[in-house]
Amino acid sequence: MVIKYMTLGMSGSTTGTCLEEDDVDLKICRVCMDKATGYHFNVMTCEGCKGFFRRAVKSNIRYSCPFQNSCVITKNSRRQCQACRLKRCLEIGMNKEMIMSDKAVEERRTLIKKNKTLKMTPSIPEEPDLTKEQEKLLEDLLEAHRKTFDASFTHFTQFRVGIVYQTLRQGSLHFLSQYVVASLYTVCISIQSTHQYTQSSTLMKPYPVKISLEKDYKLQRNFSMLPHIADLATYMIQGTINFAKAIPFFRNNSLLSCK
Amino acid sequence: MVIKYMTLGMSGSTTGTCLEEDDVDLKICRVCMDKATGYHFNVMTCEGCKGFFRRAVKSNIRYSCPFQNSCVITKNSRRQCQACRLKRCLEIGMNKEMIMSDKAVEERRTLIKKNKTLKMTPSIPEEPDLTKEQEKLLEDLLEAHRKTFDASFTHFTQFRVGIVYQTLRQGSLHFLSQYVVASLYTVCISIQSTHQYTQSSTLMKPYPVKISLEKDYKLQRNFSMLPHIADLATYMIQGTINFAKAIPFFRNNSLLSCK
DNA sequence: AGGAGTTCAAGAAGTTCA
DNA sequence: TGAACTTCTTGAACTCCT
Ligand SMILES: [Zn+2]
Ligand SMILES: [Zn+2]
Ligand SMILES: [Zn+2]
Ligand SMILES: [Zn+2]
Repeated sequence: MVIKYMTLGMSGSTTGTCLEEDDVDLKICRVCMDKATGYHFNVMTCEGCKGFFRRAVKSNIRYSCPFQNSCVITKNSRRQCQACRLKRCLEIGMNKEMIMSDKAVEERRTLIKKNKTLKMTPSIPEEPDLTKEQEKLLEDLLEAHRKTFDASFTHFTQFRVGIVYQTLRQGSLHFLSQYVVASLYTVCISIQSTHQYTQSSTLMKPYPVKISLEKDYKLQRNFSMLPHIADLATYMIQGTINFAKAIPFFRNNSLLSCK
Repeated sequence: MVIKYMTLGMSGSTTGTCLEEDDVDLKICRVCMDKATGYHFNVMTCEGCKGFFRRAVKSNIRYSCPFQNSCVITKNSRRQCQACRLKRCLEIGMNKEMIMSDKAVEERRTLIKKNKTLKMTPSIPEEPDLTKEQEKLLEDLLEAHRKTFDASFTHFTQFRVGIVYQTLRQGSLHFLSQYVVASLYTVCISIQSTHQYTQSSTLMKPYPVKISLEKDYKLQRNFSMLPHIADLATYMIQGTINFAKAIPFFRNNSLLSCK
């Protein structure tokens, strides 16, 4: 940087070139004079001041200047006084409102995670060959499935969870619901193995380009859902029954005693 | 950085020395010539002078030189005269203000303690107050829950999944079962928000230290699971019924027509 | 391309303890 | 006292959505 300025001063002063100079001017951090990397929270700043501003505002800590509250902020001094650095950030117009809220950040992270999962493109199975009746039944089942378990599976989000923790003896740790954590873990594994399956299995052939009718797409998709629906139904029914059976109250009243 | 470049330009041009020398130069304690470990209170110093400066300033003791107030400070002599060592520290620019105030240190300690607590203990809800019968029922429910939904939720891993894909028109991508992906997505959200809830809610008080009996731990844990179990049971039963109702075959046979 | 957030190794405070 | 260690802070480089 030093060299660059000197060069400019020696060779460029008479010509009064504009673009270069303006660029250099515009590319200076309004907070600390370091090299700026663009507009951050509404002001041209460097990466350092960008990160500092976000952290300072989000942490919500009230800094206090150990000097006279009038520190000059430069590339080299900016680290010495957080209070004055933040003050300067605000003075030149950096906008708190442009920092994403925790909620917004959470949504963003979720979106990215979802997109990543979706990008892992699986292949498509063979086209099944069904009778009219079978196709109708298939439609019925899929429709029932859709009605019962909405696409975003919102039921799960509404589950309240318990807090399961271990004693201090067992490692000085308390834990969130083991159950929920375990289920996340397992669902993750499930999805990953499913990915592997659909991506590597020789049974899963790439979708034939020649098949392009809307109806064929739909049929294939529906058909592939059948095993899943069957598993889910089995699980739901058996789970309900088993749970009830395991409660002494129900056992004693022999409502379910047919074994 | 600027200073470094200038130094290089002035002294290094003739010798053509390399990085080694600069590094060594920069890594010398400006107070005592010992090996420096970085910038401390604004000046490149060794660990010894760093610690000495903090202690000397914080203790607020007025040292006095037993000699002529002009001791030469070196790695070996630095311990002989605290007065001249401190004087030298200040002369070369070590900054008192960069020593954290007692208040700041206290806040820092508190913060660290809090962080540690949060890390280890997501915090625990209030202890419920139950009758013997209620405790028994609680045990029954928990036991039933454990028997029905094993901890690792292995049922879910065994679900087969359908393949749902979009047309090439919609982005040249094929997709795995929307259902499974969505459920992962949603379970993730659920868990994350649960974390936030237990970490930030004022309703969740730190676990009282005085409660240390095994029984109390167990009771609290069990109690906290109740809402979750209730949700799960409701979901399972309603899900089964709704699914069946949504299938024309069952509807037509009016087995479930009691609405 | 622009500008949000994210990552993580390096830096610099304090803390420990022989 | 000071070597070794812990913890939080920085900011360059990077990812991701628009
Ligand atoms: Zn800056
Ligand atoms: Zn200041
Ligand atoms: Zn020293
Ligand atoms: Zn002296």
